[in-house]
Amino acid sequence: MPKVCRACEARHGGICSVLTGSQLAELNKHSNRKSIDGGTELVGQGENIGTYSNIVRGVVKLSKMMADGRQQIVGLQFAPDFLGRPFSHESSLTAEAATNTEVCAFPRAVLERMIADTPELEHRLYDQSLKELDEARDWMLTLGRKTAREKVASFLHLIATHVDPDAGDGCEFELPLSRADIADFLGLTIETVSRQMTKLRKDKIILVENNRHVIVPDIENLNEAAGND
Amino acid sequence: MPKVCRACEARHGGICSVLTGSQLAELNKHSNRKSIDGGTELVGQGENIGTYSNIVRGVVKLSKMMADGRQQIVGLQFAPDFLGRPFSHESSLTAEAATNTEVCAFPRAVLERMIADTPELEHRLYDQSLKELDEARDWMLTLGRKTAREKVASFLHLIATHVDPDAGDGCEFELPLSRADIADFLGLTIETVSRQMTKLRKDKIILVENNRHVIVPDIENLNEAAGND
DNA sequence: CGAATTTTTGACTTCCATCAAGTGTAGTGG
DNA sequence: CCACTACACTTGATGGAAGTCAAAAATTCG
Repeated sequence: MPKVCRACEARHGGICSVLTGSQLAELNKHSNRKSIDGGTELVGQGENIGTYSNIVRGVVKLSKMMADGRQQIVGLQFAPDFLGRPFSHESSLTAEAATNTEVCAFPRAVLERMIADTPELEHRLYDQSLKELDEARDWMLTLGRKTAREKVASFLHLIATHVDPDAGDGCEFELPLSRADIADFLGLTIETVSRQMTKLRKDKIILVENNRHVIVPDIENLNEAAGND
Repeated sequence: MPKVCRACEARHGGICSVLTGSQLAELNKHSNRKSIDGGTELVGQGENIGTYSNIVRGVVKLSKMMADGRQQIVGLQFAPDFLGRPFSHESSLTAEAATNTEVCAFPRAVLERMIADTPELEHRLYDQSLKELDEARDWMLTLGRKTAREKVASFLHLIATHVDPDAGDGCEFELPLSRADIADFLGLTIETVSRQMTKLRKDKIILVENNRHVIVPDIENLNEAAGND
């Protein structure tokens, strides 16, 4: 097994976990680790897709933009997620690093060949896409039917559960997104996000330090504010 | 090949198109055709999933409901789509027939066994889930960032392109959803949907007869009203 | 036909967007 | 170290798009 893979997150929870040693070596021969600053675009909407990646560290936002500039974030991906849309050569969305990010990139052709003769790999990818579909549909409920307050609480709850999946009742984290990004994720404006954060703060549901650092004393209160039964 | 399969839509565009004759026969032995009236629930949110189905005729809506009754339709499925969430034994959403519908149902275990030793079948299912994911993300942009007018136009455009994929500039169809369902799909109220339909009618973008029958003289005008490019 | 349901229309309200200052919070260089 | 700028975020005042409540009109169905 290649030594870069040994401590790699994708080797554990990611798609590489289903590959054999020789497949890992083969993929590794063509793969390429990159560090990416927050704000950098990885793939543009409508662009040709030449490479797929695994997210090794950081958070990537997937977004769609309308002709007049209105924007919607349609998904967040965390390490060790696979990044790409197999079997489509043109991207229907933009992928941009939200935080400083590290990815492991490999050419499309190499992976697609490997998919073709490794059912377990395709199964693993299918599994991720089903997970993403569940998440997208959950978010559709949030976008379509929740109030601004519930939307902001839902976002904080999402981050809280992703950063620290097995926390007890309380938890604490850095927001990976700016207010502008949060607004684009929730279908709101920056101002509304800010106002609702302030209200949640006043209601003691969260504590905020330095704008980006959030403390949740009781995750169940946050879940309730998010409108989840 | 079983004779019910011969003229079946699922045998052509659906998942059955990748099965061999003997696999079709095997699946058919356990499968069960059903006619379902519009409005009937197929699977409930939180219910155990015992069967998967192919939609042979009609339209099925997938929806999520909050504890206080707020509802969001998160997807529409048309024949010959596959209906089900493989590898999860509990449904996170409700599936309900929108129109009178015909499905071909088979036990979960039979299909899962067949998936396990037929990579082509899993590939076909993966492909549908990628398509659904693309659609869900398109819809997130609609829900989060479009105006009521654009939402209603987007919905009409969606139905128009599904009912008659290769129409020229004009087309004509029956709406498979009531105003209440359209509202739940668009994250609006019934009244707002109705008002926007009236406005689109006054702007000559659509003609409506008997509430459900819609004529689109020029699909490009509708596409523009939907805010697409 | 008449009852029930769905859809439309109207009057009014509310929530969130918009516009506009104001308040931090880095980062730079004198 | 302190101006100075640049940027991100917050707060306030106002307006408008969509929601709510209520009733009328159209359509479906027994």
